[in-house]
Amino acid sequence: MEKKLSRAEQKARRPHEILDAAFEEFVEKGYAATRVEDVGARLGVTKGTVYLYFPTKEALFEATIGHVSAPFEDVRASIDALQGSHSDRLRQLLLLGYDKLAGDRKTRELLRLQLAEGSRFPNIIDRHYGEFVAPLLDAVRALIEQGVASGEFHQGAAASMPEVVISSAIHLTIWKLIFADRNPIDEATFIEAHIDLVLNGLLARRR
Amino acid sequence: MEKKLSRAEQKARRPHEILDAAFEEFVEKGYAATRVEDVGARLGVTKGTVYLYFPTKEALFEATIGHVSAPFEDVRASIDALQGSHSDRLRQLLLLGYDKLAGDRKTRELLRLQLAEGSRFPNIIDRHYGEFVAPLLDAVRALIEQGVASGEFHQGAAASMPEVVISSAIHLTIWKLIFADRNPIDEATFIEAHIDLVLNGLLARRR
DNA sequence: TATCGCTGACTTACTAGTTAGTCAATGGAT
DNA sequence: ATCCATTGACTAACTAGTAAGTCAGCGATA
Repeated sequence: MEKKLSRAEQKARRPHEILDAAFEEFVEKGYAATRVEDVGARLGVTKGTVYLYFPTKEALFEATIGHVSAPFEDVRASIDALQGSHSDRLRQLLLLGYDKLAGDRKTRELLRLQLAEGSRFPNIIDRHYGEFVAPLLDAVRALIEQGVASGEFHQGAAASMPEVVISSAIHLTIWKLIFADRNPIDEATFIEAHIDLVLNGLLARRR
Repeated sequence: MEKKLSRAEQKARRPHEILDAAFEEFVEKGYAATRVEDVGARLGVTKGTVYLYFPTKEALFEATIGHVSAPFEDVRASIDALQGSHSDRLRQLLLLGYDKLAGDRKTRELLRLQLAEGSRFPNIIDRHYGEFVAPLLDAVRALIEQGVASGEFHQGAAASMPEVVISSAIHLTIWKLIFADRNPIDEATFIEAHIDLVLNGLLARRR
């Protein structure tokens, strides 16, 4: 039990603690229904303390979104490091996507907050698009174009629209957000089916 | 200008008018931030009038969700009426899905409300699953199974997971909800790419 | 004129944001 | 090592504003 934190240490931790608590509250109640006092209460601290670190509830919300969006910077590097045939790399890319998006509760709930509050906080949408969505789509597009150039992938409409290749990962994320544990899906089977569909399609192969 | 409505006619219309107005307000502001007074104001009527028809704000919200979910009953019939090869019918089914889900603003915004408020109104989720999601998935699954049985579709993991076949429609819907008109997608190309991917996959066909 | 859909002022309850005051940690002096 | 003046993170009680829900009365309709 390390109840012994110096003042400086405690002060340095506060903003992080507050943002973590705020994220949980905003996820659970939404922006409007969240009370700043309840955010503080999660830390055993009063509303006044929260207002020492964040000037308004809006600023707290935007900082909270930035706080959980931060750990995305490594995704781009992971994508460039993939090895193997284009099919292999695409498979790995999709698995990575499931891990970071559908598999990570914080990322999932971030998507919920974007949908729920995005129209009132447009800048969180724009930031997320520039920092996460656009680079990811560019990486998928580049990978598919390489596969087409090498002859491994066929030249079809799907090759120019990377969204349709990754969209099942979005679907699973939304499913988990809406149904939580009420209508669970077998995720391993789902992911396998997705990869099978992306690579092979539905039509029987002629020989 | 038909300002001449009898009292009985006006009274019969009121609940519908209120629900239409409430839907717009809830979509724009979310449940918590919506003011009952503003719902009334859309009709040029005061808060008191709204409370003559709905006992609480919560009841108004649940009735609003039920109001916009209502017109789904015909979807099932449309699916059963499809004609042609299994590929043709699947294509028509997907086009129908885009039309009813991504293409219809009310349905799209209903999805947003489910995501945003579902955790505080669980029954709207359960109703929607039973009345819309489950029947749709069953129809897609049945169609794919018939295609596999006939030899037109190959027997793969995707055949048992109808979600991965329709998920691009969900993706486009989410995209439109989040980015509205800031990052528009060419929808015709998107849908074409989706159908191409579902039928052919990415791998080049051997000859 | 009797009815009744509607009004709008009112009550009640709640919350964002403020600020004067508290007290425990700190660190220099002895 | 001990004392103690100072700091500053935090609190608690406050203001000001807002919104849900109520109801006595109004006035157009039939």
